[in-house]
Order: sequence, then structure tokens, then C-alpha cells
Amino acid sequence: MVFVCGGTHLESRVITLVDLDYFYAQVEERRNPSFRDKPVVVCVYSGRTEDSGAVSTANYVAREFGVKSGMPIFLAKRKLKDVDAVFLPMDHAFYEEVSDDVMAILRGFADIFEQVGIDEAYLDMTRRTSGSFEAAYELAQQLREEVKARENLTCSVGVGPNKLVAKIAADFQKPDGLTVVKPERVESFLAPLPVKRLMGVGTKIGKMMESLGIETVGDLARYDVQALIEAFGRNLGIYLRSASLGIDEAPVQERGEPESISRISTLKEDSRDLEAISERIAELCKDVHVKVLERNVSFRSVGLIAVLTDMSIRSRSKTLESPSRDLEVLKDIANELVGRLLDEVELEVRRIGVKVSRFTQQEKQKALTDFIGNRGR
DNA sequence: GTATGCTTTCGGC
DNA sequence: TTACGGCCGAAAGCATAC
Repeated sequence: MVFVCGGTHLESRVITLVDLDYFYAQVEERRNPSFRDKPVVVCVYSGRTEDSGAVSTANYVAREFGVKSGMPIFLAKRKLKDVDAVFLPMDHAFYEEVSDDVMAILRGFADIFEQVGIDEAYLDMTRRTSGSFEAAYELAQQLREEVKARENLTCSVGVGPNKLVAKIAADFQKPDGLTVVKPERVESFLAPLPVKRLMGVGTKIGKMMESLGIETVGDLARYDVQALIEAFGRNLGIYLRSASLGIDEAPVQERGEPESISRISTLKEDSRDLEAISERIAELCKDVHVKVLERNVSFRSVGLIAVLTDMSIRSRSKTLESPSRDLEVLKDIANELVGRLLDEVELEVRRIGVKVSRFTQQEKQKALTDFIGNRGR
């Protein structure tokens, strides 16, 4: 049943979000099934001291003990004191391989496929379901079974008329859940949920809302638009209103290669010593440069990121007159930027990072580029 | 007023 | 309330151009 008006379908889109459950930790469980009934905590160790670093992902057993993503490792250890828990360092390359295998399966279920990060993807299923949410439910179940059978991994899936609803639906039942929200159920589905479930409502905005007496998405939907704009500014105010009603027109769009490449690392100790920082910067530049060459691109922008003693973040960046892929150029500019940053900031530096972006592809026919030069690229 | 470019910060995973 | 990684894209803020 398809209604057409000037070539435009009036009926709803069918959008699915697939979210691999506690991904890194689940992959580690798959690799070593004896971990399955224990708390598993996958960590990023900074190398500064024995336990410095943060928790990347924890399985649900660990979460029962209060372990969460982003938590300092030592605190996770304190919460799991006297418990037979597993702490593991990230094995990013391996997770990437597993992710690629899963994404290849998911892609087969989508008209349009958009991977978001390593463990999430949006699938536009409108065409293959002819707009039917019943058909989407069946496809989603099939997808979950296939990921389980072929990759031995569980995921949580949400289906809705747009990305916003699909995302919140996927969050509704986890892990290993499936939630379908038909268009006519969107408002009643969202209304009782806490506003924090909306993207863009974090601690800061959440606090402001609390003071306005807004606790649920339903409260938000009923709130006067003008008052929202006054409190949160025009852009956010209007976004919040439409989000509360489950309105979102953002298309599912295939993503290309990342638009930036960066490396950041923690210094052995906080410092303002240009020499020590430059040494680390040289290493980071080298890593970034390898990735640039692998992708066969040049960059037109170089950025520097510093995390200071108080954990605040500062960045500086510079646009090149013409694109470059030269390691020396990268290092020189990164050092120039760190010099500038140290001039403008008093605190010591805890972590330092290098980023390149605004890529241009190299021409295959070198003779032609030599002739024309690099203008406009 | 609108579009575009550049830099910096914010926040999700 | 404080501990603390390494990424990424989006948004914000500002300047300039049309």
C-alpha cells in the first residue's frame, strides 16, 4: 500500500538501529567463554601508573557492581574488590575485525546503511518492508538470529519511523532486545521516558530542565515553545520541541571514510616542558602520518589537542595554504601550535594529541597535477 | 540577510 | 564530589564575502 503524491511517499519511513551489546566486553566473552559469568571490564590503560586509565566497556555482570563506561580503573577495581573479575586491555584491532564481520551481515538487511561508530548502525528498511512495521519486526528478528548464529553476538534493536525513535527504542530493552514503535505510537512511547534519553540532553541541560519542572519527554512536549527557546536558545529550543514529539527528518546516509585522523596520549607526568612534549608529539605525528599514507590522502588542516592538569581541554588548529602529506610539515606545525598554546595557557599539560583533517585525494595521473598545480585541491 | 570558511568546544561511544 | 582514555562528528562562535 503505497500512496504517491508528486513522487513523494506520504507513508512513514522504516528505520532500524542495531546496537551490539556491551560490545568490547562481549567480544572478549566470545573469545574466552569462561569469562561469561564473571565481571568483565575492558580498559584503556594510560601507562602513567599501574591502574591509571579508564573503563571503556563493562559487561552486565560488572555493571551490577556499579562499574560504568568512563569510570577510572582504580574505582572499578574498588567496586570489584574481593570479586573474581576480569580486567582486560583494549584490543582495538580485534574488535574492528569482528565489527566488520557483523556490519557486513547488517548491510544485507538494509536499503541504505549507515554505520555509526564501531558497534552501531542505522538501517533504512522502508523499501524492502514496503513501509510495514510488521515486516520490519520479522526482518529485525531474522537479523538478530543471523548475528547470533554467525558471529555468536547479541544486539539490541529498535525500529521506528526515524533515527531518533529507532535509537531510543533500541535503548528501551537491553541487552538482547527488540522494540518496535509504530508511527501512531511514537508520542505515547516517548512521553513517560526521562528527558535524559533524548540526544542532546546531558547533565547540564538535564539540570536546567529539572529546575523548569521538566522530567519526562511528555513534560517537554507540553512545555511552551517560546519558553524553551528563551531557556535554551533558538536552535536547541526548537530541536528539543520536535525531539519530544519524536520528529526527526535526518536521512540514513552511507558514511565514507572518517573526516579526520587523530592520535592522543597521556604524558608520563604533567608538564609544560616544550622539549618533553615535542618528543611525544613526534611519535603521535608519526602514527598519524602512517594512517594518512595508508589512506593515500593529503591534509589541509592540522590540529593540536591538549588535556590540562584540571582535565579541561584546549585545542589549536591551522589551515595549510596547500594540502600536504609530509611528516616534517606535520611535526613543524604541531610544534608551532603547542608553542602557541603554552603561551596562552598557564596550567600543565596532562595529555597531548595531534589531528589532521580536510583531506584531499591524490590524483592518479601525476603529469596532469604537475601541470595544473595544487590549486583548488 | 545568507552563505561559507575557520577555529574551538562539546558530548557520544 | 572526585577519580580519568582515545577516538570521532556535530555544534557553536566568530569573521568575511556576496
